[in-house]
Amino acid sequence: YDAVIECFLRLYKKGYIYYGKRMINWCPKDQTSVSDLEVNHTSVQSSLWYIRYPGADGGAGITIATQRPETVLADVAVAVHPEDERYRSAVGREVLVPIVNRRVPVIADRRVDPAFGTGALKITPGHDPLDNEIGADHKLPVLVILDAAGKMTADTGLYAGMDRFAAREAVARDLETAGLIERQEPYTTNVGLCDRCKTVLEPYITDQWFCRMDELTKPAIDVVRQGKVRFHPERWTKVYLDWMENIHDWNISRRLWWGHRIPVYHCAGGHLIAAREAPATCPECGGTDLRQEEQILDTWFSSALWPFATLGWPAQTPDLAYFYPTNVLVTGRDIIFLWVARMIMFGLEFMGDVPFTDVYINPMVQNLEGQRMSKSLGTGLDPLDYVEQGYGADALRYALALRCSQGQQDLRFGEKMLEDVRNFNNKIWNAARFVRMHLEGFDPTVLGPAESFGVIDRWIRSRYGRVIGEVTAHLEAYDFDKAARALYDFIWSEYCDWYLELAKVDLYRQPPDPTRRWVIQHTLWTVLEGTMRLLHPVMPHITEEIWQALPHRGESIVVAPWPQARDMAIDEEAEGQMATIMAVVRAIRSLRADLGLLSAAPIAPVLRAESQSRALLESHREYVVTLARAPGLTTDIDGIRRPGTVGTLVAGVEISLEIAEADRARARKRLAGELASIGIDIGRTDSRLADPAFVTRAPAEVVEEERRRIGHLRAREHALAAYLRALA
RNA sequence: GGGCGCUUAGCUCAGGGGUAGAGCACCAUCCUGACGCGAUGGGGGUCGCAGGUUCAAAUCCUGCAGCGCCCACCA
Repeated sequence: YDAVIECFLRLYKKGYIYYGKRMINWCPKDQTSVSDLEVNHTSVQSSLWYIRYPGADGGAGITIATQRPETVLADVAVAVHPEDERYRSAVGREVLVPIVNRRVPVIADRRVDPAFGTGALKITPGHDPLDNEIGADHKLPVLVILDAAGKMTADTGLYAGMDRFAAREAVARDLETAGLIERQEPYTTNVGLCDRCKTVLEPYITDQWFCRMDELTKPAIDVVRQGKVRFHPERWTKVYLDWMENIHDWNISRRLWWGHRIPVYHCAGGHLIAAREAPATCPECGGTDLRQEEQILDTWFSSALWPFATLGWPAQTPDLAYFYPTNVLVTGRDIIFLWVARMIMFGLEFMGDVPFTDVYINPMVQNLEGQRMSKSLGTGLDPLDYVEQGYGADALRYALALRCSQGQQDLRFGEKMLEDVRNFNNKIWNAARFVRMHLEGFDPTVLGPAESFGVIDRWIRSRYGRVIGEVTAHLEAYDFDKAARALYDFIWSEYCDWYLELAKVDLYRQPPDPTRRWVIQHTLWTVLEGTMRLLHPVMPHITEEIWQALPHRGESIVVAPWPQARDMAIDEEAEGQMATIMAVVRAIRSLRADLGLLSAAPIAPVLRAESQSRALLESHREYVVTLARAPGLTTDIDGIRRPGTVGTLVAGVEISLEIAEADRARARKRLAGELASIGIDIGRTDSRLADPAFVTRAPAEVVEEERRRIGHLRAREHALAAYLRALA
């Protein structure tokens, strides 16, 4: 409260706040003003009435077009464009306003669009913003025929007390009877609805408080132009600047019950005194008849102070000194003007500095049908419902992070997405359980046997190092979805699907190998512990829980240091070797599945590769055997391409498998299918290599890559064809 | 009337000049000592439409259409 009053008084003192009768958006139901930003424009079917205004002295009249016949009663002029030939002679003469038979002048004004309707506009300064301006410029009187509730005033005779819409019909009918309606045509128009109660708003003149925007916007525009405040995604910068550059003064008074009452006192002598406490007498006239302004401040006026008022302002607190300016504001696009812009203006005005340096605009959450969340539509989603349904706060947070890509302005959300994440949660939890189970006797602070990481360990460490870099970069770029996705893929598809399975080979080895065991433990722990720290911002609870159960340093994962990519070197060699191992495992699995062999069937694939790969596969035989479930695996090349075998070629490794007579048909089918797809591929890409333009104009490395690719395909085609012949 | 976003597999979405990806759903198999909220293998898309640029376009450019949003005092 102190902050709000202080802020108002300072602005008042600087002359930024002024008071007076102004035309504003008025809600006849709530009986308050509504700022331009809180008006919802919707188009409605209405009519356009063409009404004839007879010449005052019996001369030719003028026909105007209007959507609001009831306001005819408040007309004070008819306006035409100064260069409109049709009405040249009419300007300066007078016409009679129908029904009330008031003589009003025909004036000329450039703001009249000659192309609309008849080119003649009735001027009603009491009930239309444009008319109000034109009326003021032409020094025309302001007549008012509607009261605050939207009913016809007492001096409207027959119409007194009628609701504005009933009056519209009544007046139109009476004009019709009088023969003054030339025609009535259907018309689609825009009306403003009250954001709060959906009532059609009325342009209305009342006592209002305004805040001047000219001086406040200048610095607020500059800081954004200069990049001192940045929007993410960047395109919102333009939206912000466009609004700021075309801003109108801010109507800050409301006639509602709940809010900060404007700290200004009206003296019976007509003076205004802005003060924190009620003064005893008026400083100007000494009068003692003082009463405080009844109106309250727009809620966004106080919200604008949020970045510093919450830190203790106007007191100079340690929090204020330490935290202001803050760095990131995360919010929705719907309040860029209402809130963000005003925080920037007030921050600069009262603190002399920006309130934050970065504004992250998140997508708006919708339901799966693309409807906005809304209480009245029943499309609202209550986060707590999902939490209580057992998905957990982590799942909700992570699911939202996963889907808040920067390009999107909306985010469709459904329960399925929570299921996906819940499953991921479960996966992490169980992986952690597995690791903990095998961490018995492991102490990361005690040096183990000489660090002799194998290919599989070097591979996962290298991959982990890359993930640290990726996640860090994504978070810094506000790409929360990419960060979340990178972790999802790494944890599930690499750490769990591959490393954990490979680790089992060493952990369950008989007799045990203490060195390998230590290396595996160390690696499992290193990667899991670090991954939890990376995941923590988007999954705070489960990561803390797991982290606490692992050997660690420090009290809480919240304050644990962020993993550094430089601590985990990229190992291209191990990644390349692991790629070969993985390709071979996958190929064997695929062969077996396509041949319909049960996993219990003891298969004995034979591998052929050049010496380097062969040595790699031989030294990692156990891993391949276990993951591919191929106990009889050999590298005895005599078994290659023999009659009655099926095979394939991946990553330079040929895999051959002897099959039973009964499986030959399926084997032939598989080979034929693969050959067909290779044929399509070569056919398509061959033409590329055959195209001289491609070979000469495309970058050498692209051409080289293409040659390599075709080479591999040819080799594979050759091998597959040989197997197919052997099976014929 | 201006401005912005979106349009890619049944669904929700990534990708963003070198010949299409994920999750879910679907099909088949497994049931293995972290996890069936699981594992393995697979099927599925002329990347909204029409032009243009380029050796090469889902990707860049120009139009158009549909959906959505935001600004705006044409009665």
